[in-house]
Amino acid sequence: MNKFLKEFKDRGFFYQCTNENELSELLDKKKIKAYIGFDCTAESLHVGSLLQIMCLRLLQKHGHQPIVLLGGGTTRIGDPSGKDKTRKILTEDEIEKNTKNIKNILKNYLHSKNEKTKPIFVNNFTWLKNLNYISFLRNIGKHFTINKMLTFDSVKTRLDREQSLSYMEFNYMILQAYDFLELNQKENCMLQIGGSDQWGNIVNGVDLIKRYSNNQTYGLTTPLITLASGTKMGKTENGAVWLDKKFLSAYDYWQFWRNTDDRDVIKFINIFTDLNIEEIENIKDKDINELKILLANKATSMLHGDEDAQNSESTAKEAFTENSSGSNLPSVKIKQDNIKEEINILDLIILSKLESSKSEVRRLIKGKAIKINNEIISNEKQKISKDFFKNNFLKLSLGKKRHIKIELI
RNA sequence: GGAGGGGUUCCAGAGCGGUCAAAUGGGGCGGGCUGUAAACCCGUUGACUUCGGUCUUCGAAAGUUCGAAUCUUUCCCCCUCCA
Repeated sequence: MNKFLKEFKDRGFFYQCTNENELSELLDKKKIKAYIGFDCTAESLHVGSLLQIMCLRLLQKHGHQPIVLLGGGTTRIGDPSGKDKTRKILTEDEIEKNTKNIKNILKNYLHSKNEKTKPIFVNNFTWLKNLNYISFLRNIGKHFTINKMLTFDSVKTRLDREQSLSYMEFNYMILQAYDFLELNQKENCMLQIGGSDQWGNIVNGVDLIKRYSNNQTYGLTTPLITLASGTKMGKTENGAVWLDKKFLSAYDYWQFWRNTDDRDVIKFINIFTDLNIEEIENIKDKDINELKILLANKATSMLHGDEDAQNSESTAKEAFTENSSGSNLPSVKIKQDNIKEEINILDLIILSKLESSKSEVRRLIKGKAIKINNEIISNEKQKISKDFFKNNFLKLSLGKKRHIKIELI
């Protein structure tokens, strides 16, 4: 089997392929261009897309050239796959903004030094916006039968559940198929990769290209990553796990990986780090918590850089070691004026912005969750005077996982 | 266009004149056990509070009533069936 495909499989990226043997031969024979499309509905990318991104990196590693398709056009329509409701329609401005932001994140992950493997960024809005309805129907539409389209899961589930599917969304799969055709014609792109929910859309593209130009292209899908606990991956207390400093700090990102379920650790190391398979084989019996730290470091440094990964690790060490002074903890600055001689514990926590509701803080105090300098605060009327600050620093802990230091300025 | 069904707190989903800040489940949060895991157990889950209470919520607005998530009217939105 082709080396790329083999690694793709060994690492757990593989779900389905349109014609595996042929694709394997093709990949042996030459370096190709392959594309993955990214939806621009959200303002940024989150870990749900990371598997796809790792596919792009794997392509690069094996000398193939990834094409990143930003769905600036198709996002205007909305992919019905896996959705039980029509999504809200975004404004043009929002989509433009999202597209830019998402592109920047992807740039982070892909290296572009090598001319032959550097990513090609395209936005399907550039060609979709100019389509002429009549000629599109004549040239492209004639290759699709409604009979077939109705059998696709994305359509079928909607109809089965008697949920409405607008004509607009119904067209989505045709547009995605057309994207592939466009990339095949202009860039000689031979392969589309996507999540398993994209199978129908991808097959449509391969079919369309075959009918339209008689070219043979291929489709490859990745499995939906579920956690051992059975849920979809990618949530923390603050919501989605964003691949973006603006929405999720490096430390929180590191924590997300650090808290991986035992049963998922090896799987995640395979998928979400660049460690060689042989290396993974060697370390896989190490202490499970060591492995989690390794995973967290690798994943974080890939996105945020080595320094942030290192800092996150030391911050975590501080945070989870009892009686630490917390010098590495994230700090919140508070002006002297706010405190005067002393301040109520409730107000202090609100000022620190760790919580926004006093009721919530009261609840935490009742639950023995609030600590100052490692001492449990059990009275919500506790006054915090300047004596609590050592060298103008005070360590504040909410529960076991949230620790900060407050600095008086 | 006609006939029905529906919009409830993060989600699902009860409630159908006072005992409703609203059952139950999920999720979240906190505590316990541990390993910052899983499983399990317990508590909690609108805001503010001098802990007595006070204020704002059940699609939107107006109304009936001592009193409305619950009744009436209008409006907006969603779904199903028929044309």
